[in-house]
Amino acid sequence: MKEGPDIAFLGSLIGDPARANMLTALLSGKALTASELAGEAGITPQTASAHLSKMEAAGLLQLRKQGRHRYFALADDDVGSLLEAMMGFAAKKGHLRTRTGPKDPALRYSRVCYNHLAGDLGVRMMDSLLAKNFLTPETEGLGLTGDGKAFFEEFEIDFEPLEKLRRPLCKSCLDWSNRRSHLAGSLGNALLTRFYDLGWAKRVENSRIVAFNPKGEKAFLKTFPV
Amino acid sequence: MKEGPDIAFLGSLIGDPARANMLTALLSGKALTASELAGEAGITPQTASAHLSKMEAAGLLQLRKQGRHRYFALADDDVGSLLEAMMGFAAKKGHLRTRTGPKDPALRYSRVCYNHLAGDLGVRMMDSLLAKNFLTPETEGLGLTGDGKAFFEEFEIDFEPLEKLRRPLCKSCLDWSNRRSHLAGSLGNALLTRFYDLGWAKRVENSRIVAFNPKGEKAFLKTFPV
DNA sequence: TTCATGGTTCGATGATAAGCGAAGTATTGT
DNA sequence: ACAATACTTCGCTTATCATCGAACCATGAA
Repeated sequence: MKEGPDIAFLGSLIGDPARANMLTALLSGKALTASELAGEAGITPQTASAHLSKMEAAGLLQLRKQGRHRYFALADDDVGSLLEAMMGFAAKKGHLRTRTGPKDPALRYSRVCYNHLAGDLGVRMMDSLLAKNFLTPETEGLGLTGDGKAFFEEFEIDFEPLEKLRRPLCKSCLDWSNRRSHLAGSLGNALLTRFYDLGWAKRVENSRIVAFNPKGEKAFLKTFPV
Repeated sequence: MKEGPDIAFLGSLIGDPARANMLTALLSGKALTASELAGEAGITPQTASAHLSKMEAAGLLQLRKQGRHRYFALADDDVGSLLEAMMGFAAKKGHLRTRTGPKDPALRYSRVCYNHLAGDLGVRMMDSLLAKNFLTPETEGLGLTGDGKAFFEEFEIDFEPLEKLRRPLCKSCLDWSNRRSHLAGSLGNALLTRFYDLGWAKRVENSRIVAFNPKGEKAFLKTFPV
């Protein structure tokens, strides 16, 4: 209770890439589970757990236990404002990052975020779906259009089981690797498993990387043009 | 030019104790030389140099070369505001620091800051001088009272050479180890050398630590009571 | 010129902490 | 009861980066 400047502590807390990714993901205002945040940051749950408890102890995060889930959210508006301020400042100065984010650059290209596709490909898919008007931004989350439903049925997504779930069908999720949104929710989940089933891609063992094979990648790019 | 969240970079920049100390020292608005900042942070000039160039490259600091000195100041008001915001936030949350500041805990007790006494003892001296009305806070810096002048002459400080110098006589200097001010300026300098001459203390080789011997410390505490 | 001072660059060392695997604790579902 | 899921704790490895010593450059003083 006696010591150097506390802004150093605060800065170092935000200064870690993994933590910063989680924080920016939480800037949406939603509460996310520990595993979701781990996915968002591209790290394993254990590591995420350590980060999260640190941030909670520091008063940056607020924890709500619910069943076997632990939902984390920004502690209060002050945290959000501070993060916004820092982002604004960084943007103004046009900081070119040098430090490497989490591990693998392949993670930036395509990875799982919890249970759906994230990374460059995830963002591309989202952009494509929005551009073709298959999805529309709505007040709370995302909406599925008629054309969209047709498109996904053509793609052999089975909507029946999805609609029974309590989880929202479409949800947008901020991507740490390029600060844009990709598709989450049960639809995002279903699409990813469909990619697996089609043999386009598969999970790399012990990693969040989603490895597309050459023809899978080609097909993907054709299916979701920019 | 493609990467993770820039707030991580910014945070890590501010997150280092040494850099944070320099930044808070610069919050006074004054421009300080590289060596002064090194003293302020309790690190060697080489290390400070590395930190300073990093911060300048990141757009946090502004550099003005003048003769063989390099004066650093906060780049603009935005930097100041951001630091203020972070300090306010940290204060509100009452962060208790865990990370150790620069090296040695003895540094926190008494060390040289450029050419004058800093650390707990430096702050104590300043407090004492203010309480006894030997120094007074003025609009720009510190003022020496009549009583003060008498006191220092009693203490055998020779004012003649000091008044010829271009450097200000009294100057307050923010102390990183406890966020309070100590006495800088040529008077601060003169006092420190007087302590050496009196045999109260001496510099530890290759360190910024000012080691008081037992009787020197006792005399010091008596001379500058709280 | 020579010396001193303010700063920087380089190389090596060391401490801190991020990350993961493996094993453990809860809680929910069947 | 059993199994599966969500998350944590522990121990270890690895990388990063702050720090310092030593040597080097530049400016100013004698």
